[in-house]
Amino acid sequence: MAQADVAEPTKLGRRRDPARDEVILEAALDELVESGYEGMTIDMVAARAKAGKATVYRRWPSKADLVIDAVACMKRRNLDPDDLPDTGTLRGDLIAMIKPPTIRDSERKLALMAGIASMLVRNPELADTARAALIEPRAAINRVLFQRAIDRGEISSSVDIEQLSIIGPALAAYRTLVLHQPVDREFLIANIDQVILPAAGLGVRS
Amino acid sequence: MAQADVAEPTKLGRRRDPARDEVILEAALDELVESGYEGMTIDMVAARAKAGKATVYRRWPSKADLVIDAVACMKRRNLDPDDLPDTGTLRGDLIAMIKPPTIRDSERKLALMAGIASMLVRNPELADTARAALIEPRAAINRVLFQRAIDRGEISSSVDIEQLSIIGPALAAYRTLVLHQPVDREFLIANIDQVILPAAGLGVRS
DNA sequence: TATATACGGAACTCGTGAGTTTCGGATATC
DNA sequence: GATATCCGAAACTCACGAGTTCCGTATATA
Repeated sequence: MAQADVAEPTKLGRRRDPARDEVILEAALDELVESGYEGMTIDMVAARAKAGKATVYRRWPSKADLVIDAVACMKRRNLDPDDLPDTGTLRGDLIAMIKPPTIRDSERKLALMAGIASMLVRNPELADTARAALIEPRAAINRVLFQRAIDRGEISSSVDIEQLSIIGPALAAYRTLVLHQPVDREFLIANIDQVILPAAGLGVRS
Repeated sequence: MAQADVAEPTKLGRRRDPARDEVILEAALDELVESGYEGMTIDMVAARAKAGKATVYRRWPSKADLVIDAVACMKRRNLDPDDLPDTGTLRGDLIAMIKPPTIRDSERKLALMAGIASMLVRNPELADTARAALIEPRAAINRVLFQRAIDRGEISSSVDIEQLSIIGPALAAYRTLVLHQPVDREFLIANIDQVILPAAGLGVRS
């Protein structure tokens, strides 16, 4: 979608190093997380990547294209929904997803979403990319967990999996971005026990 | 917090018209909703308010101060938590809150939040103002509704009111800003029946 | 009516960031 | 070793927006 590239030449010369792409995209992501779309400058991205500004523009035609590629490359970091630990219970599976690396990754994603939020309305391609790279992978994991619970007869097959899959991400995003409070283990467990499981029909009567 | 103002002079002249403040703040809000913080320009605000740029700067010392005042003035639009219709049941109270004007107001608030999202990290005063003017009033309403349900013995007094009050706003914000899907009556009722009421201990077993 | 002030509008300064160009040096291909 | 290409760095152009100043006009007070 971005890379301005060319037909294979017949001969000669030093080749463009694809590894630099990764470094630059990573620098762009750091800038987006720290400063947001409008706060990020190409000069700062280049400096952080120890690259020249011209090198950046040799690889992406504009700032918008660089940002789209940077957001898109977050997709590779997600774990495979077909390869999740199975604890035997829905609650166990949900709790098993709470790990410090996962929380940190989630915080980074949310800061990134906040940084590009005002662009999402005006740049549909960026909006689609962000959903595909940041939102959908986590929802896919939740869908698998809830489908398992249905398959093993733990919860009713009439629940709305799509709705259930979204509760956790929505509460975490709201707490971080709007309330500006930390998303820690305690908060996540409270969400599971007091909101998600009751919504799945596994109420723990008090 | 913003208004750059003065001691009372001894005599003379045309007075500054306070009604123009409202027009300018409203224009600023419209711009924030449509274009976000960085997309909004003082020229566009002035033009929309049919005012001169100098008039804007006569009343607010900077763009940041104007924006803070604009966000803050949204607080006046909220209905009083002490003056809510009482339908006699929690579900009835929650459903009664679903009205087209309320939905439209909520959409406007969310678009405003998206527009200033990237600023919230870097401008704590704006962040506090936004929470007080946009988030807290709605949470206050929900707290009243859940407290009533506790008082009438409809739900357990051991529920976490703060957590319950946040579920609705969080799901609506996520659906609008992240998923980019419409928040309509059907969606809100599904949230109430399948998430909020179960979390309150009022499960409707299927 | 005289005067001080606020007004809308326009011209202005000034800083900043996107995108371009240039250049000396490094490096892989031939 | 000759050459074509990529590199980092820096200087450059250009557009745009924040904030200021000025001016002719309108209006409320005295």
